[in-house]
Amino acid sequence: MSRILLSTTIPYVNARPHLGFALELVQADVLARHHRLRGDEVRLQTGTDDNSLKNVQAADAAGVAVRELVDRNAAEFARLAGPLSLEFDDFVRTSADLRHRAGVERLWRACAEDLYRKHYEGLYCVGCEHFYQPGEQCPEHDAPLQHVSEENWFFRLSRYQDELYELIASGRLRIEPAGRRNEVLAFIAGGLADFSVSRSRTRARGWGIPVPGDPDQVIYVWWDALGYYLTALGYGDGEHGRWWGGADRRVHLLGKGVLRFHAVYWPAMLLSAGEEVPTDLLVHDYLTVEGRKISKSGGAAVDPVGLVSAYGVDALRWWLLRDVPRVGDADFTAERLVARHDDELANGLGNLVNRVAGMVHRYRDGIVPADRDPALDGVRAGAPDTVAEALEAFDFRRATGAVHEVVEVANRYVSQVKPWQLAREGSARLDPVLGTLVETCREVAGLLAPFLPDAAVRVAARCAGPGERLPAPAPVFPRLGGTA
RNA sequence: GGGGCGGUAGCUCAGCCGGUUAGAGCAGGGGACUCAUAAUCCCUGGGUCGCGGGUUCGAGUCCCGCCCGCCCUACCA
Repeated sequence: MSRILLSTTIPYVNARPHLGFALELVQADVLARHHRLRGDEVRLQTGTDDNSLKNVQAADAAGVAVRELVDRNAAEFARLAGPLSLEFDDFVRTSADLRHRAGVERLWRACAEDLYRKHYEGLYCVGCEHFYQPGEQCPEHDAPLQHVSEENWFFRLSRYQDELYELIASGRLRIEPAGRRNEVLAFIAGGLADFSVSRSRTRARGWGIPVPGDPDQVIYVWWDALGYYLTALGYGDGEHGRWWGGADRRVHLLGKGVLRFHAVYWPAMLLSAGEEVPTDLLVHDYLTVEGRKISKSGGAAVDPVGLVSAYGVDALRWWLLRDVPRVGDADFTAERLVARHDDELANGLGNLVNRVAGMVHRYRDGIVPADRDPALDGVRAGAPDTVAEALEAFDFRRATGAVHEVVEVANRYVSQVKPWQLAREGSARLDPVLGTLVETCREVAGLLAPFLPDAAVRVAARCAGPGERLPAPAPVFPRLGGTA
């Protein structure tokens, strides 16, 4: 048994949650449930990045107070847990949690010897909070660039270059998939420059956490947001040891767009503060919707809660886990979601459970026989290991595929042994066949638990033990599409 | 401009250190069965493995160049 700390990134809350973030939440939830079921000590944390300037801009655009917009949207993210059947242990809001602010301040002080003030000058686009080179124009905003000249705090990232490289190259900090690790190594090898970790209070619009001892500066939002991994654990009070340094695995899930912050800046900050670095960074790619990029500020966006009410949480989770490749963006369409659900859950697993129940009722008055047939022993024994291996490799497709494989083998088995024929012949083989099928369905329910917790409960409810009475047959997964 | 990752059957994708006739699922076509949610099971896959060269006895699988998509990154006017 080991102690595992799992975390998602915290999204900024300038808009309501979209499907893309649901992917990360569900992946994290699956890993957490998987490890809990194996007896590991697990903690899964998520939250929201309230202090991003984007939130201020969104509030301006909407004509509401920042506090109001942030509170409202953050609540939407927290509420995702219900519809998506997520089970997280903690939800941190960077603007509302006292422990967060205290922790960020402490982290700042812990890194004090790597922080220094430097004068900085540049052309700044307020729209995207980014500096540009002279002569450049912001590709996204028409507004003229502002000349900014101010003194900021900088972090001495440069001195950690070799240590970071070694950490990642050696695998002590594992980055998955491997392509992402290479990307980071190439970046580090290219040389690391110190980066700015504060901005003037005015430029930050007074929103954010002030630099300790320098109230005219606000801590850079990335410093703030990354700190959440530590602050949620009680870093501000020095109570984080059990779950940070004390964990066997510190696993961050993140999207490809924020890889550098997690693979370079964050570990460097931790080294500076004298803390352990993460053990695993699991990087996912993005979702598109009907071929279009998902964006918070317009364009295609799909509401995960809406999808759940339309298709159910099992169908949505199954699609996210089953259809999204380990590498590469995946395109979401309702058609694909329905197809996966109907083919594998309704016609595959649901029908299996239902036909087995039907036969037990028809031939054995609903009482589950106690006899066994070893025919399915092979797949059944192999599936848990395959699932564990696949999840270790961050391959949700292969993991769910292993579960589905058991269903397919069981369905094939039914048509091979033809229980209806055995019944007609009054064969003694009928009992072991039916007993084994019911038992296999129960095992599938168990295998399914980390992926589709709701469905797992429903399936389990239809599988009684030997000698017990089975509920009357009824579809566990009603088809979503029309008749095939 | 540099770097990375993709480009494999209609669709979604597997193919590790190069090696027998290039695979799976879905869709499509044919058949069987009847326990079941018009479900299940069996049979059916001749695709220039993006393009062009090269290395090799032999290359989706390695090397070079190019094209397309995506990502990261860059003081080139």
